[in-house]
Amino acid sequence: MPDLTMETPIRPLPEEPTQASRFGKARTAQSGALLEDYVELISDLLTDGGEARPTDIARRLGVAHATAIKTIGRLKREGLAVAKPYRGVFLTEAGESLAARVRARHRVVVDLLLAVGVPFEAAESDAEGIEHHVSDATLAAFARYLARG
Amino acid sequence: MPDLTMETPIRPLPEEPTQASRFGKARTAQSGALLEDYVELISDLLTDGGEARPTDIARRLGVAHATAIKTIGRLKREGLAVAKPYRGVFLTEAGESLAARVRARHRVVVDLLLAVGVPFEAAESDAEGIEHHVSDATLAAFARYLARG
DNA sequence: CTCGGAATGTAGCCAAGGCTACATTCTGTT
DNA sequence: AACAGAATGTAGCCTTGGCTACATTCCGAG
Repeated sequence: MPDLTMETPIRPLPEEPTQASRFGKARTAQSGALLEDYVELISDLLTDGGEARPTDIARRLGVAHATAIKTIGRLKREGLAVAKPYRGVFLTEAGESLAARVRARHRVVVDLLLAVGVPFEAAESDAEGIEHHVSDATLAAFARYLARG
Repeated sequence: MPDLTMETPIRPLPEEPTQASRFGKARTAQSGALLEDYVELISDLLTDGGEARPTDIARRLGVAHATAIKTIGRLKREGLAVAKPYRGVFLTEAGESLAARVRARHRVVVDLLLAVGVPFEAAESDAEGIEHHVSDATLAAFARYLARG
């Protein structure tokens, strides 16, 4: 599991074991995607509602509550979240900062899609999957493109 | 497992069980990604080399040969490939047509990335992950954008 | 023709992410 | 205060996609 708690860029992945092709990269990057989604969502729920309850998280992600709770456990293990039984979920410093970076990236991806003419619905929907595969170089290019207008 | 053998668009996914949000969609789409990669690669190997051997596939995908062989088994179960022991892998009609669609989509995604200023290396690399999350609507928008120049 | 190394295949293990079923705790209404 | 129903948590199972270790088959040099 990549160490998602790092600062700086959004993709703090450890080196690929060897010369694994670009396929391997895409696959490895996939690992952190779920955690990123959870952290982003929890941050959203906390911001506009004050609390993040497992049931809400599960409903929003379209999974069973048990699945959400299990993943929240992983979040805790990874040092991204804290939660006492029956008391809701909160983010650590690391979790907050990851959430911020994920959110920023999400916005750039959606804006880029819209800018090239993707319909709003599709842009929002596809961005959710795409964003986890956007490298820093690509993200920077997107930002430049948007800045140019 | 989505039925990847269908014709028409590139995303022949069965309906989501309920109102699962866009997160769920992204997750579900993920299922077929690996098979798409395999089929695309096998098609490539067959085209410029005449044969697709498990070891080559494994090396190109950066996985152990056992993993490749296991996945080839899935390809067979899904009706996308055929293979007799020690005789290499071949694609069925369905496999070929999926490969063609995947390849076409890959090209559009890479071209779009390049068009907005993503460096070549990053474009090729990120496209591998991104392409599996590009809906038909988004793909069409990409094509339009590229056509406009 | 045979024999050794490479390729292929099999078995069994692991973690992630999903589920259902069941147990426990909380909480809002009476 | 008590209880019913909702929320939360636990247990156990499944599939995917990885891996290593071992077994088998193929094939090219001698």
